[in-house]
Amino acid sequence: MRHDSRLSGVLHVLLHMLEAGEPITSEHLAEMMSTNPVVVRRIMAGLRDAGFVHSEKGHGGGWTVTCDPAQVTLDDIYVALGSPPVFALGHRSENPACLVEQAVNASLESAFHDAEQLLLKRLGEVTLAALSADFHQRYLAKRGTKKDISHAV
Amino acid sequence: MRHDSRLSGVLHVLLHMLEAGEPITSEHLAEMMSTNPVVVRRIMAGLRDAGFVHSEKGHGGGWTVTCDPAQVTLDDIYVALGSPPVFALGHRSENPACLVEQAVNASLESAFHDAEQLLLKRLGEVTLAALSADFHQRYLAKRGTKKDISHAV
DNA sequence: GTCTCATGAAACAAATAATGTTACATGAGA
DNA sequence: TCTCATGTAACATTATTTGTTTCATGAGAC
Repeated sequence: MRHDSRLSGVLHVLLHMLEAGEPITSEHLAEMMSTNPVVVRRIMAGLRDAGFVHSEKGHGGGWTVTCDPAQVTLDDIYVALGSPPVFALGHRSENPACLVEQAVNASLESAFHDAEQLLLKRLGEVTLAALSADFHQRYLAKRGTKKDISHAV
Repeated sequence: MRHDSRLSGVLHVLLHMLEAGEPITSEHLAEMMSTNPVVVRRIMAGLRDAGFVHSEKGHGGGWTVTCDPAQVTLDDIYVALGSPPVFALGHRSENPACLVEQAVNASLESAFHDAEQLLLKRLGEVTLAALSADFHQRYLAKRGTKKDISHAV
């Protein structure tokens, strides 16, 4: 696989859950993400442990959002996923004896650190509510021109 | 493999090449990077095409730096490598029909774009000469306390 | 001229990580 | 008690980076 798409996927279904207002099963969420229910449970496990969502077994069970969308940011979701590595680029050797490589690593480290800080800062500025609002704006813009949004929200 | 470490590796050997002042063979460079000569040639191919280094066949052949280290930045090297993907995180679907996912992608895209811009800007601020200077500083700091740097520069 | 050293490049193998899949246990409600 | 749905472990698949083998080519030494 190319890259980690869990953050993208989980945000997608989180917004759908907010729209639904009732529990959605892993199977239904999996359809939205074009994947497997087990993958959904695996991804959602972190959010459940963080208290952002709740899962219920049995009839009428499934997943519901249990946090205030206006208080939870994309960074919070990222952390709930276990703060996966951001970069596809890295050092060849973590603790090199060679001073040349130490200098190279230090310089790269600094640049990558700053970029990561900015990324997380940006993610921390966007709440789930803001994302949802953006979606509603897109929805209104399309209303009338296209029939509906996908997944039958 | 964990991540793309070509940038880290190639910067490492570039600095060694600057120190050496004479052609270094792929085999020797491979030793420094703890890898295979073929891997070295593969990585260096981009830099050669960009005109940053030159390769010579036969006896006394090998690789030499043909650019002004004070004029070439880490970003230039990154581009010469083919501008490999920076992030390990990505979208689940590139062109989703779902408006929710479009909103999610747009928001993430924005954050990641800004972070990448910052990263490349930082890399563009560091020249090979600056990296080399940093190494020499480290070398002087260690001088006397340790016997020598690695790879017998 | 021939031999050796070195790069150039293609083809293939190994290692790694994300994702997909199967299987079974557990608990909630009809 | 039966069905639905999650929880989890184990294994398969796929993509990508890196490592390896192999052969061709050219430059210099002898």
